[in-house]
Amino acid sequence: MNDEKNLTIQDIAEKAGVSIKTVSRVFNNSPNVRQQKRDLVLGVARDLGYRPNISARQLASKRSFVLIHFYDNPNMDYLSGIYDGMREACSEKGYYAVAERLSSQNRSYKDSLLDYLTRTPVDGVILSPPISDDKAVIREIEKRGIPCSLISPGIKKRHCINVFIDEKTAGRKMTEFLIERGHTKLAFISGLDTHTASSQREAGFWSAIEAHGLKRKDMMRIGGDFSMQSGFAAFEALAKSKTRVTGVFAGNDEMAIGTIIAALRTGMKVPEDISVVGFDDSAFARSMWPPITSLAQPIEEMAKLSTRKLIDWIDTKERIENDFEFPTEIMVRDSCP
Amino acid sequence: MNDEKNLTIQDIAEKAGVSIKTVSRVFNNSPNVRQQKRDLVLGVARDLGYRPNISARQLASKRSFVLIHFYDNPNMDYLSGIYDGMREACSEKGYYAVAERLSSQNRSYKDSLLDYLTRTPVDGVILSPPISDDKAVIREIEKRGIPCSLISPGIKKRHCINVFIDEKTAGRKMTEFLIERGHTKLAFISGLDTHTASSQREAGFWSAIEAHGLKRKDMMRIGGDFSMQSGFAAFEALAKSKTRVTGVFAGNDEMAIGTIIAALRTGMKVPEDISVVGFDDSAFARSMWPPITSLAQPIEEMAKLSTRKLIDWIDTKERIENDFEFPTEIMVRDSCP
DNA sequence: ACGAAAAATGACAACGTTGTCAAACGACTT
DNA sequence: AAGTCGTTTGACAACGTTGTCATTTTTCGT
Repeated sequence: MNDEKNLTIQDIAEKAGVSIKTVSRVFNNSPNVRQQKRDLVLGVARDLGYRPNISARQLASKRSFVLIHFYDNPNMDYLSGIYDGMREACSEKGYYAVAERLSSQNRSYKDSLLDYLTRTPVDGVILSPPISDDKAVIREIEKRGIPCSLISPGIKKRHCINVFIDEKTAGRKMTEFLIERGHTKLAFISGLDTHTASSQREAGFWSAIEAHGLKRKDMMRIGGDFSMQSGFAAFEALAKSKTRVTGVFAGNDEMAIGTIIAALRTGMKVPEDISVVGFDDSAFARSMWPPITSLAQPIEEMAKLSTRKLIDWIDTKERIENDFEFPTEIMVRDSCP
Repeated sequence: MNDEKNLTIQDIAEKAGVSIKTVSRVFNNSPNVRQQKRDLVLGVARDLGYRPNISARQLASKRSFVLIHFYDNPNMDYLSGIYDGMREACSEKGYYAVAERLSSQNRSYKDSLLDYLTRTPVDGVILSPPISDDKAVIREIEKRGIPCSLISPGIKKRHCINVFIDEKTAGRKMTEFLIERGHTKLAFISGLDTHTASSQREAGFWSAIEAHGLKRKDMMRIGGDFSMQSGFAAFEALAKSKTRVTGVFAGNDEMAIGTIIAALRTGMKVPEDISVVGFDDSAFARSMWPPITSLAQPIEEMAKLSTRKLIDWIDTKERIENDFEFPTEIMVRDSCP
C-alpha cells in the first residue's frame, strides 16, 4: 500500500534528521554510530520500507555482493538444498547467490576457477564436497583473500568456516539401527574414496560392529562410486559371495536404490529378505518403492548458517567462530522399518 | 596477459577518438551510429579486452539486466538443463539468470509472483511447464510490459516467444517405435491433466494406433501424475487387467521407472516380458537398470534460444519471430531395444 | 573544569554508465 | 549557394551509494 517511488538513503536521512553518510553506515554495520541513531535510522527505514539499491552499492564500493557456490556433485537434491539455504541467507543481507559447477572431469578445472575469480569479482566462496576437500582450490581462494566457507569438509580448515555433521557418528548410528533390528550379517557399500565423508561413514560402520561384538568376517565391504549402477553391481557381488547378509548400508541413496532394484530382479523381497538403508534422504529415497530408510542431514539449514557466517565475516572482516556442527536424523521408512 | 586495471568506456573512447556516449551507443546497439565508427569502437574494445560494468549500467539505466525463470517442476534434470542454457545465453550479453520456484501448491502463488515482480526489477521472464500454461501468470507479466518467453507451452501465445517441440508428433513417434518392434497391445500412462503437453503426447499415441490399424480395445490408458509412485500403481492396474500388454509408454521417465520396479517385483523381466519407454531422457533414465529408452528433447538448446530471443526483444524492443520448434530424438536403450 | 584523545558525524567527490538535449554534420531541395 | 530536415555526435547532469577527510561532539584523565 506504499507509494511506488523508490526510496533512497536521502529520504531516510531527511526523515531521520541525520546525514546520508550516517544512514549508509547503519546499513553497513559500520562501527562508530551511536546506538540511539542506529535504532532511529533502522526504525525510519522499516517504516518507509526502504531497500538499498544494490547496483549503486556495487558501483560505489567496488564490491560485488556476490557469493558463489562451487560444486561438483551431480546430486541435484543436495544442490538445491544448498542453493535454497544460500538464497535465503543472501536475500536477508542483500547479497546474490550464484552456483557454478567446477567439474573435476575437466582437466583444466583449476584454471576455470581462476578464470572465474578474476573475471567476476566475488566477495565470498562456498565449497561443497568433494571440492571442499580440494586443497589446491582452497589455497587459490585464500591467496586472493576471499572469505571461504566449507560444507562438510573432510578435514576442517582453520582459515575457513566449516559447517558439517559428524559423519563417523552418523555412520555408526545408522549401523546400530541395523544391528538393533536384529541384523548380524551386514554389508557396507562405500562411495568414492576422494569423498572423505564416505570413509568416515565407513569408520563409523566398523566402530559399531566392534562395539557390538559382531564378527568382522560376517561383514562385507564393497566399493562403489555413489552411482545407481554401482549399487546394482554391489548387490550382484553380494549375491555371489558365500556370506548371506541381511542388512545393507549404502553410502548414499542412489546406491541404495541400485541395490534394491538388483535385489528385486532376483526375486528377493525388500525388506523381508534383505533390508537396505541409505544416506542423504534424497527425494528419490522418499519416492522409491519401497521408500528407503535414510540418514537426513539438515543441508538447507547448514547452507543457510554457512552463508550467514560468511556474510558476517565479509562485512566485519573478522571471524569469531570457525566450526559449526549439525545434528542428523534417521528417517525410518519401509526398506528397513 | 593484459594489465589488471579495469577498463572504462572512457578508455575506449579516448583510444578510438570518439565520445563516451558514442561508445555507449555502440554497446547498446543503439541506432544512429555510423557503421564505420561502430566497427572502430568494437575493434578497440576487443583489443583492449573491455567488459562493461554491469552495476553502473544498472544504476544509470534503471534496468536490472536480470532474467528470471519461474518454474514449478520437481524434475531437477530438466531444470538444470534450462538453467545451463539460460546462463550461457545470458553471459554472452551481460545479463543475469535467476531461477525462482513458483509453487502452485502454495495457495497464494500468484501473489508471490506479483511480490517478486514488484520487489525485484526484472527485464524478462521465462516460464516452463506447467507455468507456461498459466494464463493468469502470463497476463500479469504482460500487464507490466515485461517481455516473456514460454518453453513448451500448451497453446502458443501471440504476445510471447514460444519455444517447443511437437509433442503430438513425438508421442506418435514413440508409439510407432513400440509398434515397429512388434508390440500390438500397448498401455499409455498419462501425466497430470494440467500439463497440456501430456495430453498432446497421448493424442500422438492414439493417432499412431489408428494409423497402424490396431484395435483401441487392445490398448490401456492409465492416469498417472508424473511421479514414480504413480508409475508403480499403473503397473499394478495393468497386472490386474485382462489385457496382456507387452509395451508400455510412460508419459515421463519417473513413471517409467516406477513401472519397471513394479514389474521386477512380480518377477517379470524387462524388456523380455514387458517393454517400457519413457519421455524426457532424464539422468535417471540413463542410470536405471535396465537403462530406459526415452524421448530426448534438446532442452538446453531450447532454453538458450529462448533466452537469446528474449534478450533481442528486450534490447531492440521488438520481436521478429515468435515461434521456434525443435526436433526430438529417441534414445534407444535396453528397456525397449 | 580543562585539554587531549577518541568517537561520531557530515560535506563532497568519486564510482562507470545512460538519458537528455543541444550542436554539428550531411544530403537534399530549391 | 542557401535553406531545410533528418541523422550523427557530444557535453554534461543524473543514477544511489560509499570513501575520504575534515569537523564536531563526547569521553576521560588530571
